[in-house]
Amino acid sequence: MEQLKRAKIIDTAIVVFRDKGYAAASMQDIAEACGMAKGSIYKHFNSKEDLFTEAFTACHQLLFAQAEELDRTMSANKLHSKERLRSKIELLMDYAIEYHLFLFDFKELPIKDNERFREAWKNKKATLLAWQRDCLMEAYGPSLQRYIWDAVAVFRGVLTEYLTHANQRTLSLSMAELAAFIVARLDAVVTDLIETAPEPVLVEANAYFHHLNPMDEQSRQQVLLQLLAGIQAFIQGLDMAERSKGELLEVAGLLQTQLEQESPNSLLTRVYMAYLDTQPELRPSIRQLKHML
Amino acid sequence: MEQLKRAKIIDTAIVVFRDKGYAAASMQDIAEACGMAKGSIYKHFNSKEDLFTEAFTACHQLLFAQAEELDRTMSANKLHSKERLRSKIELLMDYAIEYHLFLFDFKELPIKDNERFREAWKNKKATLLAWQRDCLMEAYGPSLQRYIWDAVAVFRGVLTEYLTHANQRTLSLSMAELAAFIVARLDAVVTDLIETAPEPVLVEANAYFHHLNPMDEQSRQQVLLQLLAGIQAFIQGLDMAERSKGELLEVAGLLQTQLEQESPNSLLTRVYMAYLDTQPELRPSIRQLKHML
DNA sequence: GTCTATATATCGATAGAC
DNA sequence: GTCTATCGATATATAGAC
Repeated sequence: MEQLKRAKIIDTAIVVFRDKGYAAASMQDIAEACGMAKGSIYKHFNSKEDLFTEAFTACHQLLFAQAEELDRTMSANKLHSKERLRSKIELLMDYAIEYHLFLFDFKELPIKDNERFREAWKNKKATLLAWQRDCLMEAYGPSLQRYIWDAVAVFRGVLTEYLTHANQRTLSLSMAELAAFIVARLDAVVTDLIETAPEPVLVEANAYFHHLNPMDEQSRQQVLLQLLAGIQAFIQGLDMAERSKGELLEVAGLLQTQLEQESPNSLLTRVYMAYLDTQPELRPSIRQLKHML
Repeated sequence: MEQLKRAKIIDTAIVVFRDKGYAAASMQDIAEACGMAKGSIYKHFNSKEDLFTEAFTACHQLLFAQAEELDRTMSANKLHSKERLRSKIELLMDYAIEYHLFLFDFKELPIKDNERFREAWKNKKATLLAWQRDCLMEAYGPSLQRYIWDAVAVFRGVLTEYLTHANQRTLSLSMAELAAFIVARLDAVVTDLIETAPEPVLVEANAYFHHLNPMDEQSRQQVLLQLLAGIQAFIQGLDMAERSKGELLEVAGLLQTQLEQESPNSLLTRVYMAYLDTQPELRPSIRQLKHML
């Protein structure tokens, strides 16, 4: 009985949060929608943040339950792999249209620093990524292995963009047709990736484990140094006086020695970057570096 | 002198909003960052919402100014069309990394219903879409005409997804390299679209009309009325008391007469929609209507 | 015009009666 | 467990001295 009431509050909260957003939805609103008093909600949930987190989790569990069921029915029917992919995309789209607040990334969310919520969020995002990875791997086979995370990225991006249009009801297509269109575009990208064989941009560690665990200090340092190495190579290729170029490389080298240390001197790091920043061609890369620090 | 102080406040506000988000950034924070008292800010801006709107606008003007300058320098250098595209994407990426709060779509924003802000937002989104359309048309030529909005959608989606990774500090590529990667993927999609010649999903009116293009005012109204007609048919099919149904239809009729006018009464339109919104089955459709207005 | 001090409102959370 | 009533904190916005 108590569990039933809990579930009812969560179901109501999902709808209210979905329609008004986190900040605009007050506990008063949710209580009224439940036909209860605000104080009663707090007997079941310790805080608004907890309630949102649980609503968020419950909403995702619904999606994955549906996905598993779809998988079972399709295994029975022995559909073509591309048709299976299309069906799964359609499922994801239907879900995303109904609960898009919970699916897309949060930006302006007051509780994005809440420990428990972040945990739930990362968990769900990792599960979603893994599911999408499996869908694509199943559809395209092991030849996609090397580019799987780039393919997932392209797929996710394209899907999200079209869903935005669908959400604005500016599309006259059904989700089934739209899913087929997206699969066809994805085919082109995957074929091209495998044929032209460029260097992948995303690798396992980048795309995936970041959502399970925050990047550890060591791999973070490694990414920083890789970027700096790119900047140094870029300086080498610049068309300018050898002397100025030498100075830039010298400062870049100093910056490198700082970043290689366990705890770099913050002031010196900023000083070196400020100097490199005076070279207009380097500004974007330096800003990127700053962003990572 | 007064204009200078105003500009200083806006510049400061851009940084504070960018770093803390809208809700978490208080007027106190902005005032302190300006070295002024909170009350003084209100001599220049009537509200926090106004200030945010102006900061948002100023930030985008910066982007478009840079884009125009890039266009001029590149016209002088006579670069290859693909290289021009790559440069523009790189510019957009650099900007997006620095001000991504202002570039990506807002979801959880307390002022997303603010009239003036929505106006500014639509305006800037329309300008951005037009710019991206022009970039792609210039790069791929008139053979892309039929698929231009689908190409823009794929481009935007892929760009956003990779920028998310870049924002999470998990990429060691420079933006220049990333831009080149995206252009290569876009090439594959565009080539495939033109070769296989499927039916386009997005057409001019879909992709563009609701982002404030005065030329499309008429077709915008038409789509609105189409949606309303669908809602009226939906009400007819509802399983409920005839009397309530009649009332809903009556209000829907009133809404229709408003929307048929050249400049509908904003308040009345909202009042009618608010009433229809009380009927749970109509909520999704009413949300669509609100989106389109 | 700029500051200090304050009014006003909202909302999350809690206490206590039943 | 549910309700009513209220606290406490925060933040927008304003009033009034200088």
